Amino acid sequence: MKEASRSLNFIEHIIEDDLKTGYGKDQLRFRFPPEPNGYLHVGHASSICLNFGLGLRYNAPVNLRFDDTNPTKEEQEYVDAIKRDVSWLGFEWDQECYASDYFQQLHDWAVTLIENGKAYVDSQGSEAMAQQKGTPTEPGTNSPFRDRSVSENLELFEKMKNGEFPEGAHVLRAKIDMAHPNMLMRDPVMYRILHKAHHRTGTDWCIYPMYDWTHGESDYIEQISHSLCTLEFLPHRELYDWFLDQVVSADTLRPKQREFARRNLSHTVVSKRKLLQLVNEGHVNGWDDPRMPTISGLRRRGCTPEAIRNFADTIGIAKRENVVDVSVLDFHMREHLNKVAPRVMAVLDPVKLVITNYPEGKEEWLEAENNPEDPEAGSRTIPFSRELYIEREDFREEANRKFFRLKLGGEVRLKNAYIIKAESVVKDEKGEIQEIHCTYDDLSRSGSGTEESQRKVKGTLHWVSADHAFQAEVRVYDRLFTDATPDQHKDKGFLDFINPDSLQVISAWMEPGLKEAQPGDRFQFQRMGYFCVDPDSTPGNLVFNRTVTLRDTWAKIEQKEE
RNA sequence: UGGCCCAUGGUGUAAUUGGCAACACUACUGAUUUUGGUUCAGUCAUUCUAGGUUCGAGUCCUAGUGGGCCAACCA
Repeated sequence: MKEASRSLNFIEHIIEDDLKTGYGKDQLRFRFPPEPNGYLHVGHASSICLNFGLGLRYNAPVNLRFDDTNPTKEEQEYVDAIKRDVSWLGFEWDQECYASDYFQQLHDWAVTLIENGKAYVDSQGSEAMAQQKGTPTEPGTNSPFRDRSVSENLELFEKMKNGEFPEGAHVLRAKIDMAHPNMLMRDPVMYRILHKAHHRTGTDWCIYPMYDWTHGESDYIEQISHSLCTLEFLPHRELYDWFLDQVVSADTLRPKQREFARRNLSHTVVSKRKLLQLVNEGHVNGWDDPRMPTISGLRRRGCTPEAIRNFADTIGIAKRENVVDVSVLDFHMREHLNKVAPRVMAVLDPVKLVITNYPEGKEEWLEAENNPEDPEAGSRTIPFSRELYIEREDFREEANRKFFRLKLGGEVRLKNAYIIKAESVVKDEKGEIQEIHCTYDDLSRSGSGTEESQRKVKGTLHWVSADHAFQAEVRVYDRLFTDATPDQHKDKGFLDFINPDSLQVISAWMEPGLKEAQPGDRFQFQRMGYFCVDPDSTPGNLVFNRTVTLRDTWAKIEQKEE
């Protein structure tokens, strides 16, 4: 599919090196490890494309593993949404795994650690433990419970497991080094007591393993060769390796953790906490609101999986801080939609246009190309009549040379139809234009082959026939934030930058063929942008979401004039 | 005041591992166009700074500067 000449990212370099120094190609295995406590967003998409892309590149299996070790935050709803999103992106996982599947194994290994004097039960509160932890510049101090006997630790741990203690009474800690320069190595907690029902294991367990203890061991159980995560886990690598040292046997593959920088997108936030806040405080209408940078939001907005995958591919992966401009995502949406979206005509802000020399009551069905980029897309017919709607911004009583659209005394082509000339306007008492009266050249019909039809006129407008068009709701979305990096201001919170005009709901006029449109269908409204039928649509009441505008050179010219 | 990571056009990523700084986006020119879309051509860099090694440094070394991460019974 893609050219083989693409340069390698640093992760691929690592893998190539490993392949040269002993790894068998059949040993390669990856995983995507979401915590089911929220919806996936574009940042995750990068990680998904990285891991599954590696799987495709090396023909290696990729597991979908839910990191579900904290029953207080995780829910089945999120598991379902995550699976739907990964599938929608077009990837197939090898095994569907859950860290909770390994609770028994993890427990048994923990017992081994205790027996080997590598773990102990601490019976202090979290505050005392925090104090003993020290700081990045000062060493910590040992817990008074650090030297409990193996048998006492075993007994206590067993009782923790059996639910004989209240939450917070004890924890199991790895016995490493309270003076270690890496604070994560200062006797990290392996298990805490939680009397909570888990979405998969129910009430089987009263103790739940912590991330560090779980993740590497899960990778090991699944024989993941390369465990890729974001940069903030870099300091965890030492602990990841320490835990692995306790259980790995020589004849099995030892996973390695490598870290990359998470992708940040401009004009949005990509943090589950902040996204959850947007949802909970009603700034948007749910996780799949088309303004959300979630996969489900992008999908509902009309973005295609191809666009997201191409986006992820071109922004690449590296280790430095970054903010990718949304314009890159917009570009990929347009690039793909341009190839696949059928062209139709819809007038979003209508003004009536009357062709005074066109016979009253006459109607013509004109041929219109469905997609100039795709000859296979064929054509359709659209009705033309004496009274039409055109876009209000496409007409001015007077305008300078740069305005290619309709002005009094000026000519313009109606897309797929005739050349018309504006003659006069009818205004209401407020001076607002009610109707534009014009004449048409009946020899200029598009595709008729006449000399008149081949005349060059500067502007071409989209239109709908007033008698044949129908109205539909259009949700015009704009970016959710007015600032490129809303959550990186010292003095202001990200909510201060919410765009008050991120959603505008209007009623627009559609060409009649659109009545058949189904939720999820994507179109290009010619000269306006790409739109997608929203699932809120009902048979008699279609709703369209604006996915992205077309590039708008005119808007730039206009802006410069001001 | 400790440790670790990072630094290449406005943005993101490359550079055959020490050999003419490339690709994409954005912006701007121009051409084409029955979508001011698409397409095509072009323009936009003292590789953070200062030293050093070398015939040769974006790449290696040293120091500095700037940014990020690290003290949850979160992941």
